[in-house]
Amino acid sequence: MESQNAQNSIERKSLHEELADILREMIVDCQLPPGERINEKQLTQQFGVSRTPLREALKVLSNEGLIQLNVNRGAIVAPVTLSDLQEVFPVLAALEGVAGELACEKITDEELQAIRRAHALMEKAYRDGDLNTYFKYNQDIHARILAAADNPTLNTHHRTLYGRVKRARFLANLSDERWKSAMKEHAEILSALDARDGVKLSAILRRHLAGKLSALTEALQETR
Amino acid sequence: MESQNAQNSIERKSLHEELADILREMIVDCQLPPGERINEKQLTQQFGVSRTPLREALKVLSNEGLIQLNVNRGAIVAPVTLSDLQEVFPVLAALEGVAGELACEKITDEELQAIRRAHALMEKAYRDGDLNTYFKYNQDIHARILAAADNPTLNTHHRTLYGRVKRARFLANLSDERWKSAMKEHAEILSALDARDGVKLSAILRRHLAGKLSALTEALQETR
DNA sequence: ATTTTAAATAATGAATGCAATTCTGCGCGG
DNA sequence: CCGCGCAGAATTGCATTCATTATTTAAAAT
Repeated sequence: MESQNAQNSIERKSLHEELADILREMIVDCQLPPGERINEKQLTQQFGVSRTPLREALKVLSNEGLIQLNVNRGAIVAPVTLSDLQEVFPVLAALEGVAGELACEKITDEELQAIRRAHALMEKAYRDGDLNTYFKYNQDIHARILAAADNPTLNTHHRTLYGRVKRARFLANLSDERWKSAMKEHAEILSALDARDGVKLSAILRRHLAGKLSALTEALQETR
Repeated sequence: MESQNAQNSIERKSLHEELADILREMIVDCQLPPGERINEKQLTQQFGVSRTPLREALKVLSNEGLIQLNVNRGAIVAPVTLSDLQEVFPVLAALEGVAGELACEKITDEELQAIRRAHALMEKAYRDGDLNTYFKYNQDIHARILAAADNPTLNTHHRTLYGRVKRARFLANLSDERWKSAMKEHAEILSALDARDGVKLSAILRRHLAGKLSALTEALQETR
């Protein structure tokens, strides 16, 4: 599942970096829900650190768009708005698109095999109607394509942007028809990968993400 | 020329943000050359601030890939390596590609007119053999396409990545033939914009950036 | 003379302190 | 009843201080 982030004790991590990692995950998982006030003192006590490294981490997260810093007024977890999603998705799609192209050039048989396995498990989850498991393997596949592209910069930017929209899945549930067409698209993704057809894969991925966005848009406007 | 960054006293900027802006510019302009050691004390004296906000700014710049932080060993301005360029350019191309698509949907006649003017000035600089002016208007055009795309997230990510590769222009000089074909591509860019043909513009821009990269690669390998 | 080791010096990482701003709650007046 | 103002508390932004880790310098040993 997790493939990047492989720096095992060769180089230490500074405190602010660890804090940023922890907070990033908490935000993306909605443990810190969008809009939530961030209290420095509370967090320093929770993590047993002083304010300095925590604040450094907050600056970084703000730069990534995960929190909003207001001078003299503290920080809040960045809200997830529809316009936010509409802003981020096209960029994310472009990144996944190029990831697909690069992946087709570079992917190894082992990596492809791993994706096939994840795809099979995802299909099973779909048949079982197990949304969480589906989501897990879905994300896994996308992460593996990114990893196969073997471009740390691409990976980093993708992760940042994905962090901003991943939280949207808590806001609206997937319609049956959207789920179905997503599965269909994933079948195409796999076959394009199989054929190492980068142009095709890129196009599918971009369409796939556009589909995700319009499904989210629709769902969010309904709940409003 | 400068279009973004318009926050006039409505919301103050914190010190670390100002410092990050200043340092970012210094790095991108090679006033702080790649590989240069960053001495905190010296910078605090230079800017008349304490270490705290400076260090916050450094964390942010590190997150952007403009400097390298080594725990307990300070920071250096990130070097510009060939592999760095090869890593960044495909991502940059993808972003400019989607910027082109969005720009074709949204661009106003005024914005297009401004690009035409910049294009004309760039052509003049080309005929005059004035590389600096050429570079200025070239960058201006790309910035205007980004601005026309009207997507702050896209803009931010593009700026970050561009900051990492802009410095490469100090490393290798443009060959005549590359310059010529870049001009040709720019003519195509303008005509695609004119026709509001997003798909075409996207393709040209991606090819344009790929051309830039291969020219840089070639030039850098020669000087090596 | 070259390498090793030890002391001193400098630089960084993180905690603490202080001033300034914002938030809160309560009394007062309209 | 609601808005207004003000004192106190809380919170933040930045500076300073302390502790730890690198780096340099110089002496000692081979």
